[in-house]
Amino acid sequence: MSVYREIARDLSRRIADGELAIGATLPPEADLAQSYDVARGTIRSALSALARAGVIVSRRGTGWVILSPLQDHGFGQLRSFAQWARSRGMVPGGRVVARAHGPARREEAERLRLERDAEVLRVVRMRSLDGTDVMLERTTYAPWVMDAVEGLDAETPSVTDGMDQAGIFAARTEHTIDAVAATSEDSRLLGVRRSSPLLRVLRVSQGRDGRTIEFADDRYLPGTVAFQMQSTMPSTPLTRAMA
Amino acid sequence: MSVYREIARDLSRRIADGELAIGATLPPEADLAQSYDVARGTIRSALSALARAGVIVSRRGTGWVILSPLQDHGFGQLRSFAQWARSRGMVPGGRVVARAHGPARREEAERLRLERDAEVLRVVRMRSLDGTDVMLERTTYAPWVMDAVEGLDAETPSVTDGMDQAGIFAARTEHTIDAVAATSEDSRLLGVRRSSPLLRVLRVSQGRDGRTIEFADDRYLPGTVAFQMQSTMPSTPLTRAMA
DNA sequence: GAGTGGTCTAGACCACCGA
DNA sequence: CGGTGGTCTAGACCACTCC
Repeated sequence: MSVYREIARDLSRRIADGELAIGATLPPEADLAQSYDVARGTIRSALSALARAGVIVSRRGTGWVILSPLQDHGFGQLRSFAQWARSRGMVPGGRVVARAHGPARREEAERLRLERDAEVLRVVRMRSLDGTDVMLERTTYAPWVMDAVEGLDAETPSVTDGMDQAGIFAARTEHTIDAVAATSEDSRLLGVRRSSPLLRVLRVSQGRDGRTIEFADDRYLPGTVAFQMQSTMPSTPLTRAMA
Repeated sequence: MSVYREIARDLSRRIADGELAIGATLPPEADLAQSYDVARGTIRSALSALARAGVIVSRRGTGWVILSPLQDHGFGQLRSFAQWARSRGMVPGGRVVARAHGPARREEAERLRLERDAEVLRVVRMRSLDGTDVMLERTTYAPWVMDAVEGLDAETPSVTDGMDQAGIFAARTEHTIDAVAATSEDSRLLGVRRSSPLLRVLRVSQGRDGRTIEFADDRYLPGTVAFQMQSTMPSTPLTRAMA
């Protein structure tokens, strides 16, 4: 573990413990550097990490103000349904409802950045938390990951874990969130009335090499799941604090 | 403008122009430092800013991979309804539907971190884009900002701008997003059928000094508005889990 | 082994804030 | 004015990836 992360964690703990109160100001960077016996740049790396997490903000000329204790993983850290569920102490489940190959439709081709008519894999999964169905996931996979997906157990609780093992990681995911009325298929599978409200998340993931991995349409039952996130407004230094 | 920001902007432009292609690797940091004639730390500040924006990711031992051109403001930069609307070329509007004082209810007191029964101000506003009503906003303001809010024009398109002028800025905002069915009041004001789906965003904002400013329940008509955001997964320096 | 990013040091100067 | 964070330099060593 790097030094600046340990310092960030320590400061975070001291805030959570109440030793450093919300609304109070942290000691000056120079003092922190001295008390942790590191260079000021290392302190700034730690502070930047906390600022990015929304724990503190800085004011030039004044100091670092404590805003909140460290949140548990919000949407920004969202990696997969299963990991998110586990981080909240729930047991994720999943089963494949349908699976089929076919040529990419226009929207799929655009979002996956593929040629029109390229062969893609479509999978519909029902996802559950603690045994209760909460989300219907319709995913379209790019050709280069089809094999890895088809090798997965139909009931695997975590598709992402399985793909990790195949060396496929999402480095970046774009989310678009809105609300939709349940279609008749949605209502049948999720067990709600037609037209009842669902929270929809459209996802597009890219791997570390920039290639698109998948495009998904996730529909959540309301009341079971809510997304949390936070934005820290201006004044957070855009930079890491490398000195 | 600082040097690293100019470099970040320049790299961003070169990516948007296609000079640096998606999926390609940036020149090594040492080379960039030499070509921009700055220290490596300055280059890293620029790269970190781009990484935070989801434009690039790094792989130790390999290099910086280009993932996407710079997005225009997503949810992470979301500051206010009006600013968000304007950034998309739309004209924001707003009118006060109801306004009343009263003692804080339990949920309000908790979220605003106030004493129970503290006097708060509640305002219901209808927000519009290009003249069309799209969102119903129910806000509860903390006592210390009530005066500033009451001084605002009932039809001001941007509440945030008005509060800025009063010296009240949100340094951090927490968002919780889900889908709900329209209540009868919602349906009457928004002109939709009862129980039709609405996208709900619960917001809590804090000022630079850590005090809570407001707590809001925003309900959007679906189809008019969607939230976009992106998460950059692991390996972005300084993002990593600390707890 | 060579090349990459990740971390850290020890300085320096500047812009901004409040007394 | 003195103290704060914001930026920048010029080094150094390490961990990782790929050949």
